[in-house]
Amino acid sequence: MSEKLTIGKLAGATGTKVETIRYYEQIGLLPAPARSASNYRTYEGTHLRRLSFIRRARDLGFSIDQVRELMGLADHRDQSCIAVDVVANQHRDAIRRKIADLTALAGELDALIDSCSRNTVADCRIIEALAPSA
Amino acid sequence: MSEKLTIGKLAGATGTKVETIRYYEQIGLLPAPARSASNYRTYEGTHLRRLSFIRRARDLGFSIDQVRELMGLADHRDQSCIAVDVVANQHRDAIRRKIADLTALAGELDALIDSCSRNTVADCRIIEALAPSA
DNA sequence: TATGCACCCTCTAGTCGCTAGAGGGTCAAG
DNA sequence: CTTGACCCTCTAGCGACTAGAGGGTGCATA
Repeated sequence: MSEKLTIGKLAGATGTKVETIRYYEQIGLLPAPARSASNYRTYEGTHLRRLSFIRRARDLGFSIDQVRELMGLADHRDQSCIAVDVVANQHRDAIRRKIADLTALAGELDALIDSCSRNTVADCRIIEALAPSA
Repeated sequence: MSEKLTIGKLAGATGTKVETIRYYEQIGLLPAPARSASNYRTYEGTHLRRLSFIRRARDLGFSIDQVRELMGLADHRDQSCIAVDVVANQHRDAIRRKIADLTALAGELDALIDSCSRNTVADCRIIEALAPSA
């Protein structure tokens, strides 16, 4: 049905910027489409589906390399999806670790901010905490 | 006492890489030290204190620009430290927002991973969830 | 004294995932 | 036939480093 999209239409349909699409083509994430007589990129349904996949995975925080891996796995429909599960789990674990790190950080900052007497810089506990004990 | 550090000693003392110290000098975050006859950087106590401040602030997740701002504020010891408080608060809030974003993401990934039947890719819910509904 | 090795120097380019800009060409509506 | 929105390529920039090439220096040891 809806074949032959310009890069702008594809961008609109997937919530991606035009420049980003060209970038994905450049790094080999999205296959290069055919060109019109005037050298415009002409995308098909396959591109739309592939880019949607990419966007969704990126929105979930997967790296470009992970997206590449997931797409490679998705293309072998007869194989086990345990490898897919592994990638997703690794990513989820990395996010959980990052959350833990940031939570610890926020706690430290809370303590720092609470200790601020809001007087002069000379006796500011925040500056003091950042400076060495000397 | 312990004056005249080579870049390597300073790196060791602050837990910073040598290249990073040179980078901080290049971007004007750490003042350029004197040079020895053989063109080696020779650091003093002031550099050690300043770099320690930078490291601590960076470890707490402040951006280079924020570190620059904090150091500028710290240098005016007679002024109010409310500006310091503001920078710290902005940063803390940004971190809290990032934690919220990542938590939502981790939840989505949990749901995705739970739905995986661990069969073939063809009926893998993870791939399905990434692909468009078509 | 020679040699080796750890350290230092500068300069450049790479990382990640885009984003922005210059300097053009194309297409469709009014 | 002009205007404005779109398209093209190529290059450089972001943040915060990191890595490498290609060279010089300083000290200990054989």
